[in-house]
Amino acid sequence: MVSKKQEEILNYIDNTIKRNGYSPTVREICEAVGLKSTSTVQYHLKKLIELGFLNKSENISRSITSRTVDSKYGIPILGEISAGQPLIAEENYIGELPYFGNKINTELIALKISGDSMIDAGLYNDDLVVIDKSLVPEDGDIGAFLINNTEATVKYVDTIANKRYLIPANKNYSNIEIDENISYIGKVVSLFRDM
Amino acid sequence: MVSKKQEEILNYIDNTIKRNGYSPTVREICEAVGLKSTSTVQYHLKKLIELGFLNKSENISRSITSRTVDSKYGIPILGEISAGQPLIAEENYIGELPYFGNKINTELIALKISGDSMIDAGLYNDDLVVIDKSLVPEDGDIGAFLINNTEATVKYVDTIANKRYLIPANKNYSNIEIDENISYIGKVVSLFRDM
DNA sequence: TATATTTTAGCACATATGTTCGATAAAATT
DNA sequence: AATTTTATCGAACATATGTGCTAAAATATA
Repeated sequence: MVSKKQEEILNYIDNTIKRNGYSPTVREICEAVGLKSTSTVQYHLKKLIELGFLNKSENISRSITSRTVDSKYGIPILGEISAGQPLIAEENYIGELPYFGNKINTELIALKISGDSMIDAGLYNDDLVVIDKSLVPEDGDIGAFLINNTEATVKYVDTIANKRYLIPANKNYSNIEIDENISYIGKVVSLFRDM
Repeated sequence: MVSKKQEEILNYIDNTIKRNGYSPTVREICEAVGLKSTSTVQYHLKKLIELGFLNKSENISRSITSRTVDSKYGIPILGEISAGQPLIAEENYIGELPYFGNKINTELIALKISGDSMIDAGLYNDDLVVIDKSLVPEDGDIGAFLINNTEATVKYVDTIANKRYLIPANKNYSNIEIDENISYIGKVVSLFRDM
């Protein structure tokens, strides 16, 4: 799919963006990867863009952006989920968590953990969990759920005697059976704690 | 110090970088902030660079980078600490954690937690902890320490009966008295977990 | 071996873009 | 009021940079 040369180009672009903060020109790439014609670079760039690795604006210098580097597209951090409001409503937005990691094409949001119901899973009060909305929480996963379209909660999911439950990781709390008032938001994929 | 116009320019640059992934040209700034001469923009850019808000390479298009946006300076993730090697030696480097947060001018590194000695503090095996080397771990803090100049460990620090100890957050492990073989690396300031 | 497909080169063109210089205007200081 | 500092303009210049076109070489495929 991606040729040796294309990978080389990709790496050079990534490293340049990381080092300089802006992308190289076609000619710079040309020289860096040992090609003698700018049009050869254009050829490879076109391929890499088609494959989704790169992006670029036409006729604009140094406009290459790379998927594999800094997607500095932050993950919206949501606070209280208001009833009725769509999940990513302005009202809920309380900040932004820079995206790190290499999951592309996923819908990520971050929620702040409130309470200690998941403390035995290492999720503490005020921790930020990153939720991938494109993943359905399976049995054994930690997922984010919306109760009565109002309250967001993070819990384990599992099936016990043919019924599915939200299961806290703290003996002081009890399981909640999943019914029509509970919908999933997504799967918890990472955690960030500021100390 | 920074004039209204300069602030306007700064904002425009920041927003453009955030939105497009690359900085605007002098002419684009010119139009965006309602100026009619590119040299006026140059004039302001020079000021903003002197003040440390911006950076740019000469004669290179779209090379403006902004301090206030994406510090894409990653935090080096260190694996095993080799004896004798300086802490940030290439050998130890196993990756990079994008910097998020607003602490500037600090020396940050990330270490991977190995084992369960801090599990009751919510630090799990394979978690990444970010360490600020410019902060000395005080009593009650979680700090990173170097034992015999070889092995890195993360523990609570505290003083018990006039002696200082590294204290695990797990009853199965015992306290370690701090002696001359133990030096601190820094204070643990945040945690990242991939699930 | 003949035929496609992929990769590379060379060159020329148009324009995007940073830079410089001199002049003018506005605001702040003396 | 005179002088300095700050901000703006206009125009011209040099070159940095994206793009298009054609052909050749290398590689894969039938």
